Amino acid sequence: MSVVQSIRTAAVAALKSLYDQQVTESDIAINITKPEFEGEYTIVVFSFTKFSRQKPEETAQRIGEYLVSHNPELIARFNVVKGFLNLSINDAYWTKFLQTYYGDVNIGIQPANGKRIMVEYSSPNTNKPLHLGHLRNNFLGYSIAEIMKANGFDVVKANLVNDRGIHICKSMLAWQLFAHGDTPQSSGIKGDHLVGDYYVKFESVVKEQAEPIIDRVLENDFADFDGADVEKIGKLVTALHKPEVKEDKEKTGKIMDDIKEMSRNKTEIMQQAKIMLQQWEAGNHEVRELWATMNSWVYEGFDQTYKRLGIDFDKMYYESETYLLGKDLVAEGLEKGVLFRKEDNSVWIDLTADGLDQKLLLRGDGTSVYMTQDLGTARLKYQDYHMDQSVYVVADEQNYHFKVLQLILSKLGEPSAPGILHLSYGMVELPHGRMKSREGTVVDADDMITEMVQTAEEKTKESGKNLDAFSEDELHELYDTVGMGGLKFFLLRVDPKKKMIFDPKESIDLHGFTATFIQYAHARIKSIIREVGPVADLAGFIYTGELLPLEKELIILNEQFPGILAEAYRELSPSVIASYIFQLAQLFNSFYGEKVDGVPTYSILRAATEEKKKLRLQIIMMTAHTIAQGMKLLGIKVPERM
RNA sequence: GUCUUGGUAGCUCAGCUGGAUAGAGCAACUGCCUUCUAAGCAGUAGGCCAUUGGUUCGAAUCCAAUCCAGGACACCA
Repeated sequence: MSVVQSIRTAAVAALKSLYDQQVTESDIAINITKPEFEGEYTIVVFSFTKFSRQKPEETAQRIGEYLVSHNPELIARFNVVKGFLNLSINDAYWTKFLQTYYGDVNIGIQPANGKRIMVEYSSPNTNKPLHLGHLRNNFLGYSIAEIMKANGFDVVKANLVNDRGIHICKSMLAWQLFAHGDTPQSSGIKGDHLVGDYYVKFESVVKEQAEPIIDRVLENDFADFDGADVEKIGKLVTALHKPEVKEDKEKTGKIMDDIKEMSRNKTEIMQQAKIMLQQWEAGNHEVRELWATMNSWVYEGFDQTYKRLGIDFDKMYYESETYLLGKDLVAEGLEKGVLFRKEDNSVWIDLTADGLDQKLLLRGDGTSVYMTQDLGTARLKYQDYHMDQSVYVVADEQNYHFKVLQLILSKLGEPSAPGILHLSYGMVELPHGRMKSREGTVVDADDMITEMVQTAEEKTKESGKNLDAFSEDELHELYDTVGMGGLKFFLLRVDPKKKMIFDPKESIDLHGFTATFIQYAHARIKSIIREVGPVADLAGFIYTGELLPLEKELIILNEQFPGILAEAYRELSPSVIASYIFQLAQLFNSFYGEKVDGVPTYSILRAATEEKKKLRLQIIMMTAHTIAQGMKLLGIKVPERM
């Protein structure tokens, strides 16, 4: 039981006994005592004055006296400032805690709770390589899955690969037209990048081909369009010439975007891509063959990147295998009367009663849309794993989609519905704004990784450390640990819910609130432990003297780790752990560096007594374990030395 | 237009189930390597917590309105 929990229990008993009040534990506000006051934890008693019918000071005094006399093993002293009851925990409590846990490398890990959670993350498209945005998704998904495991859940990490659709056909077509048979092997280009290059090529051809069409449109020549499109594009052009639109740059831009989009759709190459998609859906052998080949290139590339990122999956889903699944659900929904069919044969669900719109589930031609696929996949996942919760790590631009997904699933009576949880995270932006592929500002994931590891190498060499003791392999591992750690920490240290600014200059920094800082603290501890060597009787040792301030603070902070772990799960936020571990590393560094008149206060090797040496060893060992454990939950390695 | 998220130091972010004088890191400025790794430590400076009102013994935190910024509201995924 945690200290805070023990205090709560004791306080509830005190209130019952003193005032005959049954207060729930969660109603007791316990804070960490401000450094300027004596004590470690503080009970805020203002709210108790309602039933104590005494001044806050008197109330606090009475509770304090009760707590000390009834819980002497826990609380040694107290002092009262206004309505704040500051408690000093017994040093013996801390040293006992230390003795129990200092050697526990699984500190904070909870036993299995019998619940299963699926975490779907990464979910890439196979038409281009991963970029910075995917990195946040991947790190977040991996970390949250690890955090859930540590909290006792049985976690299934899933990856739903978007391996079919018009975007894939674009890459395929451009490859057919322009690649002259190039392969990753022949070109020496990583598979996902090669395919991505042809996607870019496709887009540039579209742009080229669309220009004359747009020119004609702007001269009121709509010969490129047919059917209802003629009227639609005509309206857009008319709107463009309205005086109130002419003055409004934003409106003009929007209309021009629509015109461009329609024109792009009429280009020859786009038409070809659409034909290819139809051929794919019809199972055309040649198209399927090409598709399989190019996807295999991409997977090879992704596998390499995933490996470097250190992330993994228990289950792969492929959209090519799941995109038809939702249709059964739609049929059942029609039968149940939850869905309805319109004149054009399209199928809809009416969510207006829930404050939302009508939502399309099947097109008039019977083909499914994004939502239909997700409905089907949700059922499939549930059939496969019967999980209690199904988490989707997806950017916040899809908040509406997941709200609707869950609502429809529950209206269809799907057992998976209550467990749907959208872990919505903010987009990654650059200092100048959002990444835009059209403007070429997308930061490539592989480039990013390479740059971080390179920076780690440069900084290590610049540091002037003696690297002779490291083998070549060890050095490379260190660069990787520091570089990748830096990247992961930078993306995980901010609250996932919030959008974040990614400043490349800041991201390669190795000082301050960074993984490197924490890794360094860990390496320092390990270095001391190596230096000291084995110590007799450490396991059975309990320090009985008085604790110095930073000795005590370190134990206290370590003791909070399980609570932090639970909070990280509750908030679905690895950043909680990142902040905590940083704070712990900071505190250790102060402990390590404090000197009075040039003499280190907390020296381990040269501790004044053997008892102090053992105490401090226990403290730093526990600290190293907590740091390593916390970093592991973020997917970050810690070095033994650096 | 409707819904939604955010606005805290020059910059990037904590703090938000209401509690004591609002915290880190970066950047700036001072000091500290003959003693366990200076990728470090100690310190200085930097704030009308977007604005206005309300609830309360007490508000950065809760409520309302306003301003500013992002996102969503597709027979795209």
